[in-house]
Amino acid sequence: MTPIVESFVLHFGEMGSRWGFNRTVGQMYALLVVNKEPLTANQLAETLNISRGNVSMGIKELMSWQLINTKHVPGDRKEYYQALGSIWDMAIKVFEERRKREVDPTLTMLRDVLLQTPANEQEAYAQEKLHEIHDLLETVTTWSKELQSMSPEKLNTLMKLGSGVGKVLEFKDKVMSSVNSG
Amino acid sequence: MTPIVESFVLHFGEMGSRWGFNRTVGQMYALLVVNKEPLTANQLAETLNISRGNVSMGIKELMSWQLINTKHVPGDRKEYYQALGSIWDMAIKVFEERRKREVDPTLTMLRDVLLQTPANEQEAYAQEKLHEIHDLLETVTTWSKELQSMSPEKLNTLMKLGSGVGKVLEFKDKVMSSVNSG
DNA sequence: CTGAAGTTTCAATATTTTCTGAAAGTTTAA
DNA sequence: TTAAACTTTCAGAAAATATTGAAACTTCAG
Repeated sequence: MTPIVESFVLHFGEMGSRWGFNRTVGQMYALLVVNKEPLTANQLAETLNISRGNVSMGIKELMSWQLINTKHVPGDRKEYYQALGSIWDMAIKVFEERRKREVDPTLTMLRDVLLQTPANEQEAYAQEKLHEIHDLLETVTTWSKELQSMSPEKLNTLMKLGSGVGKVLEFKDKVMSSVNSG
Repeated sequence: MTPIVESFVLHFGEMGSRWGFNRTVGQMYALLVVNKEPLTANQLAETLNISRGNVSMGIKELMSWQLINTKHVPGDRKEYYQALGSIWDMAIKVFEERRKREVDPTLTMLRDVLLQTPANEQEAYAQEKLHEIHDLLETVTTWSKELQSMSPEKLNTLMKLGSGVGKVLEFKDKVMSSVNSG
């Protein structure tokens, strides 16, 4: 590993735990991202100085995140792995996967709890709060799903617009209301 | 704890680790959110069956996330704790804090690495990828900061608009270009 | 079939993180 | 001051998580 690659790989390993996967999975992913050529499981193990078994589990994990692909080289029995398409694709995958793991279970739980009848004043207050949390999470989830279905270019336009989006919204409201009233 | 509160608290404890804090911190926070009245550290420890020391550390953590407030009751020496303002405020705080912990350090590292001169073909490819990641993270960071500065109502309008925002963007482009050319 | 080349599994071990509780620290009323 | 009421700290114990490596499994060419 060259120094540039090494610092990236090590950093990604450390951050890994914050991003929802462990150190070695983070390192493996980082290495695959910056390598033009796909790598074998053994190459990963050797380069990162981790056991072959650990690599096997890490691959399973990255596959479940749909962040890597297998690639077969004709005449070679080994499996080669490479990071998914573009950086945007990867970001969207990570975002989506985290939503599934971090938000969806909570939404399910909240829906269940909100079906129950509050037994007293205190529970009524609690349920009110849970209702607010539920609505917020649902709005955010729906929104993020819709954003994900937009093309990267459009998303980019939207983001670059930044808070200017507020202006556009006001503008739209004005036009809409003048159309409605006129 | 009533059953409704208990299931919420336990769930939040389990999810806690995915949200960036540990089980007991998650439980403490959940309990404070659904309690109208502020609670003392001892009440938290007793209700959740955890040690007083653990509560003290958890409070420190929640304070650093700016998710709870202290409240003083006149004539009482104990400190009372309560969850911050609205659910929106809390969501924005969590989002912001996570960005600081999960994205900012990576951006810093990427900036450093991008200053270096690639030593060979392979490093050039790696740097190219790192550049893409950097730009993406920067765009997202800037955007999320700008969104945070918008009022909850406006944010809500924007989210409820969903992917319809694409339509509004097209519309804006059309108007802009006709203004420019006309 | 057979065995070489490769992959996965999982019990045991190592590492990291969390939690406890006693001791030290702080604040305040008298 | 003093001491009671309360909070924080932190070393060690407990729990959770990650890692290894040897054995089991799979696949395929001959």
